[in-house]
Amino acid sequence: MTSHGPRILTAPAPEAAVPFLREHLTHRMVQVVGSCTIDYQGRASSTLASGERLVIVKPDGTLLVHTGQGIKPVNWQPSGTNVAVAEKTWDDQPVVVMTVERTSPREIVTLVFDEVHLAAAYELRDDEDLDLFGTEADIQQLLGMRPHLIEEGFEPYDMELDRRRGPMDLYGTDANGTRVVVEVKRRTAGIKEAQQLVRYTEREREVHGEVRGILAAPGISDKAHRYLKDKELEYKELDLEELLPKLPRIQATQRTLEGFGE
Amino acid sequence: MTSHGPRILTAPAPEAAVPFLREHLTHRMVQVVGSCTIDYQGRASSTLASGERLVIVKPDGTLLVHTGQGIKPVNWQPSGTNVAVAEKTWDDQPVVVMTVERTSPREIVTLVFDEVHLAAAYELRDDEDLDLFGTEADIQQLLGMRPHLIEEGFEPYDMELDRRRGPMDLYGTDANGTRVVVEVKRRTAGIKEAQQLVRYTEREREVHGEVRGILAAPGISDKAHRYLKDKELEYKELDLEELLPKLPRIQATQRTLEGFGE
DNA sequence: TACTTTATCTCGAGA
DNA sequence: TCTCGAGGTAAAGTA
Repeated sequence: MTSHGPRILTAPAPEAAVPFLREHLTHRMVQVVGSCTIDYQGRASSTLASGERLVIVKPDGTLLVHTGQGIKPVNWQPSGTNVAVAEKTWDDQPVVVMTVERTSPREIVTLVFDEVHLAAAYELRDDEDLDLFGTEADIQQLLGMRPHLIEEGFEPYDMELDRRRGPMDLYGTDANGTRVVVEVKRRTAGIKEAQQLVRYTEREREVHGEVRGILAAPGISDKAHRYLKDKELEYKELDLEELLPKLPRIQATQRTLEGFGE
Repeated sequence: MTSHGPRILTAPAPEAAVPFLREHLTHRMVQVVGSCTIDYQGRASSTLASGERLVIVKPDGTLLVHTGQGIKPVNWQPSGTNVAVAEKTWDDQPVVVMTVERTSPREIVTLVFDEVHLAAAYELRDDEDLDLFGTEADIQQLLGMRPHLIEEGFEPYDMELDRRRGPMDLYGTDANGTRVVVEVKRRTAGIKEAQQLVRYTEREREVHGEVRGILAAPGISDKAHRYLKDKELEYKELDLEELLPKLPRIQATQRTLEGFGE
C-alpha cells in the first residue's frame, strides 16, 4: 500500500476506529462521520444531544463539527489544541470518546461517538495563498491614489509613512487647507461606523480645532446619516462598481476556463 | 445495496465523479477531497491556485472549502445556492467543474478539480439543537434577577415587558431614584463598547436630564476606561466565575461519562 | 424590509 | 501580551 491516497474505514467498531484515529491525528486531515453527543466548556458552555455529524480534525489541531445544515460549525475549536481519543464503555456499549483541549483560554470539547459510519484520513498538499481583492484596504489604497474621488482638492497625508497619525483610514487637507478625517467602509455604513468617525474626529478636533470628518461608503442607514449630521460630519457615497474594476486581475479559474472557451 | 451508509468513490475519473456528484448533490451531504483551483466573484473577489482541499456541499446548498490549516474555510457560500457540476476538458485533460451560485447578493464560486482523491455522499440525521449557555443574554437575564450585583439599590425596569425603552441591556433607577442605563458585555470591553454606552446614555439624557451610565463587563481596556470617565460614565467589573455557575446545567457528555465513572 | 447587535466570533496588525 | 478594527463576516432579534 502506498503512502498516498485517503485511508478509509466504513462503519468501524470503536476498537477499530480508535487505533485508526490515533495513527493519523496530528499527522493528517482526519474526519469522522457518525452519531455523537458533544459537550463544550470554555468561554461559554454548550451541549448537543446525540445526532449524526461530520467531524473534522486538521493536523494543526483545528476541530470542526458540522451538521447537515448551515455554514457555521455547531461546535469547533481553533488550531493548537491537544486531541485525544479513547475507547470506553457506556450502557454496555463501546463508544469512542474524543477530547479536544486548549489552554488560554482553557476550553474543552468532548465528543462521544456511539456509532461511526465513516472515518477517513488523508494529506492535503497546498502551498497556495488566497488572493483576495475588494477589501477595505484595497478601496482605501485606491482612494489614496485618486483622492479627488472623495472630493476635489482633497490631499491625503501618506498614512503608510506615518502611522502615528492614528487609526484613521485617510487623513489630509481639503481645498481650503482644513484638516479632513476620512473613514472608508466597503459596505453600507451603520451607526457603529458613524460613531467610529465621531470618535476619530473628536480626537483631532481637540488637538487641531476645526477638522472635517467624512464617512465614505457605498451606502448609509438613515439613522446613521442623521447621527452624522447631528455631529456635523459628512457622508460621501462611493460607487464601488466604478471603483473596484480599476485594478484588473486575472482569475485562476477564468484562466483555466479560457482553455475550453468560456 | 441499502440506502444507508456512505457512498464512496476513491480516485474517480471525472467521468465517474460527475454523475456521482449529480446523483447526490442537494439530497445528501457531499464532499470532495482533491486538487482544485477556486474562483470567487461577488461582494469581493478571490482566486486560489491549484492545491489539495476538502470541499463540502451540504444538502441545503452550503459550500465549504477547507485547506489543511485553520478554522475558517478558504472559500465558502451560505445555504440557498444553486450547485452545478460538469465534466470539461482543459489542456487535453478532463476536469470536474463545480459552480456554486446565489443571487442577492449575486455571487459565484467556481471550482475546477484536476484530480479527485475521494468523493463521498451520506445523510446526516440530526434533530437536536445546540444548547448554549453563557451568552450575553444569559448574563443580562441573570443580572436582571440579581440587580444588586450591579449596585446596591439598583432596580431595573422589566425590559421584557417594555422593549420600547430602547436597546439598552438594563435600564432602571438607583438608590436615589436616578435613572441608570447599564450596558452588559460578556468579554473585556473596549472602546467600541464604551461608545455604545455613550450613545445610549446621551439619548436618555436628552430626554430625562440626569442619567447615569454603567458599563458592566469582566474587564475593560485602559483607553475605554479613560473614555468612560471623560464622558462621566461608570464601569462595573463583573465576576463571571461567580455569576455563571449560578444556573446549573446538565451536560450531554457529562451525563454520558457518568456511565463510566469519570 | 431595514437596521442593529452578538459571536465560544476569527484573524491580523501594532504597541 | 493586549488592544483595536476588518470580515466576502453569519445569524438573530426588533421596529
